[in-house]
This record gives sequence, structure tokens and C-alpha cells, in this order.
Amino acid sequence: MPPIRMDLLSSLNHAQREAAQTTSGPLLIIAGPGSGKTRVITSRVAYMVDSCGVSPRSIMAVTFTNKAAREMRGRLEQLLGSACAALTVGTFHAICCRILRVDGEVVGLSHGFVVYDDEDQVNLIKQSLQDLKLDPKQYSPRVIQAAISAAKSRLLCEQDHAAGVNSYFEEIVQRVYQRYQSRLSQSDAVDFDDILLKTVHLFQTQPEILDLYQSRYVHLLVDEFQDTNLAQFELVKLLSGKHRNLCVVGDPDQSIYSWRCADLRNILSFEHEYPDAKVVILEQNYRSTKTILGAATQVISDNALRKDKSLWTENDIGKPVVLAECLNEKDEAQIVVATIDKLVQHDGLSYKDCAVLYRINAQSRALEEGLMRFGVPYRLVGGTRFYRRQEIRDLIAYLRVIHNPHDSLSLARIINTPGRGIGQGTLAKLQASASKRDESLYDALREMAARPDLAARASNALGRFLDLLDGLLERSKEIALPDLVAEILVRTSYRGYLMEHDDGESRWENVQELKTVAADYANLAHGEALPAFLEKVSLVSDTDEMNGASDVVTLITLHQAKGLEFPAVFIIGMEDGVLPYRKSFEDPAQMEEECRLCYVGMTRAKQYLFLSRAHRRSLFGNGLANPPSRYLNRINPELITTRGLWGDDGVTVGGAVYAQPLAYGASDDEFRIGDWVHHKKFGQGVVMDCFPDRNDLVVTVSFEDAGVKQLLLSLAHLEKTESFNSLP
DNA sequence: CGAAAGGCTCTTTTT
DNA sequence: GAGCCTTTCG
Repeated sequence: MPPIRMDLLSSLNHAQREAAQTTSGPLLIIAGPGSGKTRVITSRVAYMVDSCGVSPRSIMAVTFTNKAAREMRGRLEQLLGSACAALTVGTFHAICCRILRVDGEVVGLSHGFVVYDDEDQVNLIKQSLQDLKLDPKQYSPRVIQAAISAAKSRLLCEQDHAAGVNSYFEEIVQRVYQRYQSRLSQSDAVDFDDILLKTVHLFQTQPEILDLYQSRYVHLLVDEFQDTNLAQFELVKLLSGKHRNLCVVGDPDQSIYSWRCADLRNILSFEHEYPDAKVVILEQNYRSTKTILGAATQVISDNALRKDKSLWTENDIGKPVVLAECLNEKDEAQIVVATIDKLVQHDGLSYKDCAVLYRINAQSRALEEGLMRFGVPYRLVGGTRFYRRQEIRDLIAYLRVIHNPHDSLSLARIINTPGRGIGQGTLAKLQASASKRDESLYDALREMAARPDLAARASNALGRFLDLLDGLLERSKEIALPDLVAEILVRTSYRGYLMEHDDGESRWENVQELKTVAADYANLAHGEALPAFLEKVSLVSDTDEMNGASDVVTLITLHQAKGLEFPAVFIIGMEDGVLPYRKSFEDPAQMEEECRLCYVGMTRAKQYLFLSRAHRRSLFGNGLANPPSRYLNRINPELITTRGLWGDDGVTVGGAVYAQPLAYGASDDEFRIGDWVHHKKFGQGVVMDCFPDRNDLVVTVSFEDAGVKQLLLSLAHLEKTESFNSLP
């Protein structure tokens, strides 16, 4: 027995140990940020297997992301070694998919169904709208997709949804929903939501199958429980129904996915659902300084939808939170870059210790420009994910059609990609014919190519495409997956097609990358490689995470930052309208989520937390002057002063500390925030704001005696008495 | 049929 | 300011 196991529980704090040792009955673990949640979960599983004699085979641990599943398994491997091979660790979708592959036929699924992701969903909805002759401008496909997805998350199949229709819009949704489902089953496909819905239906209607799973899985563990939707909760209720050993872990304050149908009530009313549940609250934070934790707590404490807890830490008080007031987003970027530079030069941090967090992706642009200008290396998290790239989706669509020619959505995607003279008109005719006879696009294609009632040019093109498809179908029976991919590329002249575009080279590299992924499936038995490959690419959002080893600054949205931590965190755009985002203003529930988003961001920081806002920000092409974020007011002013970190560069105005905007304009006669100025009548003051107006500059000055004044530079005769050094 | 041009919208995105 | 969609013209 490796010694690490002996220390397993002794290194945990009291609450953590209690959570780890509670191995039977319903258990709710409320895990504050940085409270060692992962350690508790892995220790608990290891303890069960190691000390309680629980068979790894009878444990299921469910996560939301593949990354989380991978990490959990990795940690357990360190603790348990080979024993953990028998554990079931995976995402909701991956686990349900596996169940449906085995037992899905009783709920009407074929053995080889494919999974459509949300982009496929929207495309399918567009087609459904077309079928129903509904105008996509009037009924946004995205909105309808969200409505259908919401219904499915609440376990409403199309029949159940029909019963609840209560408005004209819902009536439309209902009609599209029906059409959409029939198109799905026509193509032998399910969407993401169906994976959960159908698994629940399977369990609800087949008690003997449910019993099989219930008997096997004696212990269930669900991570990030605050992000579960109703279907997911129902699923774990069913699975744990026999032994009732259900452990859920989460934090209501970190629920930021309600717009993806996560239901905060699942965690908030868990004790109501399970009155005998034991509740353990992990309140000790091991991540952040007292100051950062305190500021974050103040920001979230006004929220109504939460569970009371009082976080504390033994960590140092640390540095004050810094608020930087900037002129605009460029200025903001420069301050961030300059501060990162300073942290790296003088405070012993590396670039990889720094992360810049923002509410919307559009904010990253100004930052990237700033970072590039000063030669600071960075990585942008998110961007376009690998499997979302056009060229990758094209190729996957070819593979899907080869796997199942009746996959009409994928067929429609590739029928004229690369271009082969089959235009919108021809495609529309095909679609109409298929939809009229209630058959697949492939069937329609066959008929139309045989009995051409259209122009010779189009019918020739259709015939050639059909030959291409049939040729590939034939070859797919003979050759391995990687060769099949190569064959598709050759027969479609895909490389030439890509090279017509400016970025063809890099897109071709992506295609090569996909070939590398496919190479992993070369050794699988014939007929197994392709479905396995398709399942992987549909359930995985990205190729393996980029190596975290390189020393670069991280640029990331607040949403994606959940679960991460950095010594230095910058949250930019602390403005009403950006954070909280303007679109959330009317809905109190959404506003609470915005607040949680801010909280999640702040609690990522270990040592340094830096907030910034811009007086003027151009977003989506037009300029805005946003007021400071309401969350700033909630932070005790004592926590938001600098001492030391920005040292002499910072300037105190009314108790708040402003970092100095650097290199703005670069000319000596411009005024910067923090410049000391003299005015004949008002005396000494400090510049608080400065923005161009027509041909003039409006300067806001806080005078020592006369208070705050807004002055026009041309009239005010301000004299600079002391200014700060600008960035080299 | 397909390239070009104009109009519209634009939050977050675990699977 | 960009991407997507529709319309228009060759």
C-alpha cells in the first residue's frame, strides 16, 4: 500500500474529511472557490475503494467536461493505480451515449446513430422552417433551437411539449419541434439534448434495464452540480434510486450556465428533495489572499439565490485590489500590458501566471493588439474550436454520409462543397422532393439522377456527385479510416479547394491534424473505426488542450475561466453594460448570474486582482460611455487601494487608487489620469479623466480645495506641475 | 450557377 | 467592425 494512501484523509481539514468519509446516503457538498473540492472528491473515491472495500466497478463519477473527467481520472490513477480502470468516469453525455449504444433500441435508436451538435441543430431547424414555409427572419432559428433545447432539458418530448403550448410563439415552436424530430430520426441522428432525454425515457419505461444499472452503480458522484439541468438531475435520481448513495458537489455562487438550461434549483433544493441528505460546506479557501476573498464575498453577498456560507482563509492579507480607470479600451489594454510587464520584471511572476478575463469575446481584440505591440506572448482561449472549423466540419460531413448516406443534413453540407455546380436551385428541388415523399436526400438524389426532369448541366453534376459518393462508400468497406480520409481529400480535390482561399494553407494544416486524430483509429476492426471516430468528434469540443507549459499570458472569457486559477488576474470592462452585460438588465435572475460571473472571475485570483474600466469604449463599431460597474461599489474602499504593487505609479484620488494610463497619445501636452495640474483659480489638482470632444479636450480635475471640475482644455489654462513617466 | 454587394445583428458556449 | 444572410447581376 503506497504511503500516499495513509495520508489521504489526514491531510484534509475537518469539513473536507467529513465529506470524504461520508460514503453512504445522499450527500451535498457545497464547495466554495479554492476550497480543495477536487482533492475531496478524489480522496473520497480513493477512501471508498481503499478503506471501505467498495468495488471500483460500482462507482460512477459524472462531470460536465471531458477535461474535468480526464483530470479526475488522472488524479485517481495516482491514488489508486490500475484499480481505477474499472471506475466509470465521464461526462453526462459520454456516459449516456454509451448506455444508448447498448440499450437504445427500445427507445427507437438504431445502433449506429450519430450525434448532432448545436450548430447542426440550428441548420436542421433552418431546414425545418423551410419545410413549414416559415420565415427564418420572423422566427429566428437560434431562438427556436433554444426553446426546443429548453423543452428537452425539462424532459418534454414533442408530445409532452404540445400539451403545454400556451402562446402563438410556442405553437410555432411546437410545429418546428415536430418537424425537427422527424428530420432527426430520418437521418438516424440525435441531438445533444436527446442523449439525456432518451436515456431518461429509457430508464422510465424499462424498469428491468434501469434495475441493471441501479444495481451496478452503488455509488454516484456528480461534480459541478449547480450546472445540471432538470434532465440531468432526473437521470442521477433514477440511477441512484436503489442505493441512494448520491453525492453531489457544487457551488450555487458559481452557477453561470442558466442560459444553457442549468437549473439552480437543483442544488438549492437538494435537501428538500433528499430530506435525509447530509450537507457539508467547504468554507476554507486555500487559493486567494484575504483581501481578494473579502472583495469577492462583498460582491456576491447581495444576491438572493444562494446558500449562506462564510468563506475564510489562512492566507495573507496580500495586496489591495487595484482598480484602473482608463480612457478607452486601448488605454485599458496598455495598462494591462504595462502591469503584466511590471509583475514579470519586478515581482517574480511569469507570463503564464497572468490571465486577462473578460465578459465578451469582442473585448479580446484590443488586448491582443496591445500585447502584440509590446511583444508579450499570449494565448487566446476559445477562439474557433478545432471541430467547429469549416474545413473540419466538411470532412466530418463526408465521413458521416459514408457512415450513413441518409444523414441528410451532412449530405446537404457536402453536396456542393467543394463547388461542383449544384446550386441552391437544384438543392431546393431535391429537398422539396425528399420532404414531399418523406424520404432522405440521398433517396431523392438517386431518383432525380435517374429520371432527370431538370437541365442537363445540373443532372450531370448530380450524377457525378452520386458516383463520387458511391465510390467512397465502396472504398470505405475496404480501407482503413486514415486512408479513407486521404481518399476523400483526393477525390474531392479538397486541397485545391482550400487553396483558393487566402488562409488555405492553415486550413489545410487543420485537415492534416484531423488525419492525425483519425490515425488513432487505424487499428480498430473494420466497421468500428468510423463510428467510434464520429462519436469522439461529436462529443469532444476540442483536440487535446494546448500544452499549459508555455510561458504565455492567458486571454479568456469569464465563463471559460471557471475552475482555473492564476496568481494574477485582470478583469477588464468593469462597467455597467459590459459586466453586468446590458442585455441582462431587465431580468433580475440574469442579473444575479452576471454578479456570479464577476464573483467567479475575482475568485480565480491567488495573489493579485486587477480590475479596470474604460470611460469610453467602442464596441460593435459604436462608442459608449458606460458608468462604472455596480459591483465596484460593493467592495469596501479599504480593500481597493494599492500599496506597493504599483507603488509610485499609482495615484490616490478620494481613497481609490488609479493606475496610470500609459503611453496615451505619446505627446507631452496631453493630460493623463494622475497628472498633477495647476489652475489659476482652483489651485492644485489631479487629473481624473480626459477625453477628446470636437477639437478640444475635456479634462476632469479633482482639486485639493475646489473639488471636482470638468474643464475645457482650451479655456482652462491648465499647467502640468508633475507628470508620470510613460512606458518606454 | 456563383460572385459581388448591401443589410442586419452582434453574450456567455461544458456536450 | 465582422460575419452571415439575402438579393442582385453577369
